[in-house]
Amino acid sequence: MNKDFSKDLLDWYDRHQRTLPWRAKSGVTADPYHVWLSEIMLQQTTVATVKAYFEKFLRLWPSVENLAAAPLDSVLKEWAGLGYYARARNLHKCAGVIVNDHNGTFPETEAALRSLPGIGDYTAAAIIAIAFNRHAAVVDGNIERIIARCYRISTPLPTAKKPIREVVEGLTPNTRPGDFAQAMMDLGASHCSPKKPSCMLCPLPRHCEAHKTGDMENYPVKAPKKEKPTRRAISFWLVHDGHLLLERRPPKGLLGGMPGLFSTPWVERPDFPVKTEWLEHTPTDDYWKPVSGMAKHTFTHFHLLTQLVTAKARARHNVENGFWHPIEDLANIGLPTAYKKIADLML
DNA sequence: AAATCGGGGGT
DNA sequence: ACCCCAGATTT
Repeated sequence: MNKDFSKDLLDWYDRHQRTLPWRAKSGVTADPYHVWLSEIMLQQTTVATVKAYFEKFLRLWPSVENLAAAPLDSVLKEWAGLGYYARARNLHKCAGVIVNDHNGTFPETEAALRSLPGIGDYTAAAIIAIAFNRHAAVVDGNIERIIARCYRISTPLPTAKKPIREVVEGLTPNTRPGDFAQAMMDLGASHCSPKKPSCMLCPLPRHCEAHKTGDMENYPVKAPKKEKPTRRAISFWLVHDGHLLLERRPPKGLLGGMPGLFSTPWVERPDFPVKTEWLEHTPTDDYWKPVSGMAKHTFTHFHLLTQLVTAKARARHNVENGFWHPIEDLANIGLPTAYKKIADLML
């Protein structure tokens, strides 16, 4: 029965697999560096978004040695817009460990991979299966959904993660574990979609209990999510001689290590700070005036509403964690999207 | 176990 | 507006 599941899936995969920049052609051994880089980028990120970033990174840093030798700031700059910037910091750190402690080659056990920065349960299993073609239980969001449907698992996620993993462990074949994982993900990205799955095109209908009972859309069951509060802030657009004052954010936490505009603290409150409040947070003592409009951005766990005020500086003052940057080069600095939206109020 | 951590694309 | 996405790490 398990063999039928993987056989039906792999037969479908051999006919319908997608061509992706990081996917080795059939018969060709995958490059662990390519697999690792793509898996980090694909964490909580869609294939369509990752493609251009993956190709740019390989062009700039064709090997793990090149990536390890690059300054962290240039890695963050090229990562800008992809989100979850801890991934970029861990990517760079991991490259250093691979080069310095592992002679530039990737470990070939899940436990050793799992101990590297930025590599968790999913990514370790994916590298073992896809890059080394060895048996590993690969479980991502797609696979959770497929398994939850096939077995009508009523336990909500994330509690259901462990039982799902055990099912995948048993279904994964020893012959083509990497293709099995990628086939599952292709299936989840196509027919077995979260809403309105196309069961008539699915290769596994006879293995799927939810299809038989017709309640596919009820799976996977998920724990309720809490609502996002709204934070508000005033950002500062300070200019001197064609240069704009930016800050380098602290190396950890939200947008860690990324450039941004100075602003009042992002505080959960019903109204914007009034002038007497935000004046206390300006980076310099100048004549400020408001800019019309408001920037809206949604992070993982809160909404941010920002208004902008502007001033002409008397000089390029030294400001702690601040640096002056040519305004015409703003598009090339690697500004996170949240700040791009704020800057757009000015441009 | 719960919270933190981005941003885009589909519906 | 809400959901989801080839999740990991910290609290």
